[in-house]
Amino acid sequence: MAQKHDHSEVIREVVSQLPSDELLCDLGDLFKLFGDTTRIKILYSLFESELCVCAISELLKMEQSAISHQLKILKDAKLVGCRRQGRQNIYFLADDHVRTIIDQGFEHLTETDE
Amino acid sequence: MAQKHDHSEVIREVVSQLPSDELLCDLGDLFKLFGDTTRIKILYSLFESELCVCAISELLKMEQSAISHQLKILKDAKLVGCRRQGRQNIYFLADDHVRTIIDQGFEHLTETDE
DNA sequence: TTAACATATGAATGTTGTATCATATGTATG
DNA sequence: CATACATATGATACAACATTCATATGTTAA
Repeated sequence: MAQKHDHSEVIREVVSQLPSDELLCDLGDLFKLFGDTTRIKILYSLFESELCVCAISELLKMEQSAISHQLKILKDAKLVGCRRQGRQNIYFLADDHVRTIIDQGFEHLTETDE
Repeated sequence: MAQKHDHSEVIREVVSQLPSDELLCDLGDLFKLFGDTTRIKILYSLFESELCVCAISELLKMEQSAISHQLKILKDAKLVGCRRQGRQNIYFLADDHVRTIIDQGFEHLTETDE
């Protein structure tokens, strides 16, 4: 027996337009990367200049270990790259898309002055 | 005593370019909203049509309560709006910026075919 | 006004994720 | 090669968050 309101039609149509579950998960995972203040700060810093771990650590006044862990996450996700220079590891933005996405969020905040 | 490598200059410059801590936190909080598969799915569904809680629940095959909780989060963040219609609550996208941000992430995924 | 429908919400639970601590690895320099 | 420097990493502890369950609130219809 059908309920009072039957949504099956709308549902079928919406479902047909929905991207695959895998893609939706990937999308969530991507945004999750930007959903942490520390990582946002790191990325923002890298907008200005490539930096070694030590510099980021001093810059954000956080433990070197915490920064290293976050950099690993960003590197695994290929949002940042890394090269050796002497005994330092220099990190840099791997992708200009990162800037675009963050800027987009920035605009949303300023425009809606939330 | 200075260490081998002194970063103070770069640091000072980067710091001067960094947005306020508050803004960076807000930015993180904003992206956090997109960093959950359920919420992404809800938002994506609302791209297609405004929907009542019940429909979203059926659509995503998730409990009504879980959907309600997530909708509350999205509503508090003003990403979706809501209106009464009979005994249903119809939710809809409150802001086209949402679409832009998600599309941006989508592009990143497809372009880098991560 | 009682019953069924639609949604919201508080509490509890389980999971995820971040920072810390301790320590290992890698590199340069004396 | 021993030491200091620079970073990475595993384990732990803790905090944040999502889902579930039970139930409350609100709405319509008989």
